[in-house]
Amino acid sequence: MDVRKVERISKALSDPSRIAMLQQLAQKENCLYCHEISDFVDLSQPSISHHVKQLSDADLILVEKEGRQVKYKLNKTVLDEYVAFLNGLKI
Amino acid sequence: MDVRKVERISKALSDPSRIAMLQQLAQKENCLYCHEISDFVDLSQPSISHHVKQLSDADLILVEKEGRQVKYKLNKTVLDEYVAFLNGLKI
DNA sequence: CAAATATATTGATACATTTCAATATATCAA
DNA sequence: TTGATATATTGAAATGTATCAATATATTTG
Repeated sequence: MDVRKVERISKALSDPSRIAMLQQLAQKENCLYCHEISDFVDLSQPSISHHVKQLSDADLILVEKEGRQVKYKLNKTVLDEYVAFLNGLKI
Repeated sequence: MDVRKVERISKALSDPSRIAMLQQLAQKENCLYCHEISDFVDLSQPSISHHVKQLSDADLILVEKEGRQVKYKLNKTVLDEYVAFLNGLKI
């Protein structure tokens, strides 16, 4: 994983709302719907959309459209690659 | 590890100069001197000092004074806790 | 103690990010 | 096809971060 990618992922992870989204994603067994986000994030709809975009631009989440709804899943592959990079800093 | 801490660590990791510092730290077998940073980061002395502070405020590096020099080491414990948090997002 | 060296802090400017209201798009349902 | 619902985009204001020149502090050396 190159530095640009690490930078983008780290930036995506550096916001409490976005961290909460990923935590809820884990809680909900890796299937979170967009409309559920306002239950635990107290922000306007455009702001939520903005945060989701940061996560998906960083490839931390996978986005699926289901009719007019949007569903998210964690991208475990990318998270693993990020973790591998971090572990690589340890010697 | 709480969300605030995750946020701060992620923010510290979201800059190319700071990532480079951690990579060099690994390259140099976990012992980097402050004055060595200007060899691979093309920024003014105050900017370098600012970036080092971000890393140490996030507890990602341990700071030791050696006379008038300052030496850095990776804080493996904190990095491991951060990685553990990230892995915890995977269910 | 004075000069030199290493790093930190301050203050100002430039740049990036967050936020929301307004608006746009896309899909479903009647 | 019209109205309703879900999400995205735009544009602007507020806030936060990065950068550097100038200056401060701390340590060593003469």
